[in-house]
Amino acid sequence: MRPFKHPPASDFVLERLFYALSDPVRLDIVRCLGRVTEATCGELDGGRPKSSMSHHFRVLRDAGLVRTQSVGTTHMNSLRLEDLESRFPGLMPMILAQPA
Amino acid sequence: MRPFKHPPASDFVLERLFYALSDPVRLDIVRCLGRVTEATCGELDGGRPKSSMSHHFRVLRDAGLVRTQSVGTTHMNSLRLEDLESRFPGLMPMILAQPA
DNA sequence: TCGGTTGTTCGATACTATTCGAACTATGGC
DNA sequence: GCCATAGTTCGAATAGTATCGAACAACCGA
Repeated sequence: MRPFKHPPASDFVLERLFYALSDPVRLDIVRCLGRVTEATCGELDGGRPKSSMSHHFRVLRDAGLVRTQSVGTTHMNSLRLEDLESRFPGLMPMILAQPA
Repeated sequence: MRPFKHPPASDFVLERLFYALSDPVRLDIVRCLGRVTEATCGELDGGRPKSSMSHHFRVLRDAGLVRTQSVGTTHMNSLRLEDLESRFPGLMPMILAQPA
């Protein structure tokens, strides 16, 4: 539960980003975070088991899409929009502009 | 070997695009096609077996990234840049702007 | 300190994808 | 027609991934 490791923007790999985004559950998390700016893991599970969500958040973190910080007993997640924009300009705006 | 089915742009699904792009071999094919505009399957295998390449081209076609046309005994491939830009503006320019 | 809440880790299972050889199909040239 | 070339399809082996329950860890409040 202690600090997660978030890769620096310089380590982002396009294939890994695409892989992380290729799962419907994870793409949904990203789109939600795009709307609400930040949210806990619990707020983003769609009734799914915690262990499943924990897995997906880890994939998103490892790819560099999401930053997670401990806040009390919860984990607050947000998109790493600035870092992502600096490495792959236009990617996140394109995704967040999509309707669904 | 006769005409392949290419999904209309309206059927493109973002997850499927990301999935297709999450494989290093396929992302490489896409980047090559971005440089040379069009190429046959044989010109893009990196010494890999034909059956493997055929698989990857099919994934790229099914996702809507690549169009394949029979030209003589060969299959000519090209990116569906206009269709992709109409559905997901900025995606392909971002990918093709990447160095590697 | 004892619960209660939040999320992680572990382990098992089921599914999906990648890879490649071998057999097959289609086309063009001789 | 026959052969060579370009790719596809099939089948099998391998590897990777998703999913979820159960056990665990961290934190807060009473």
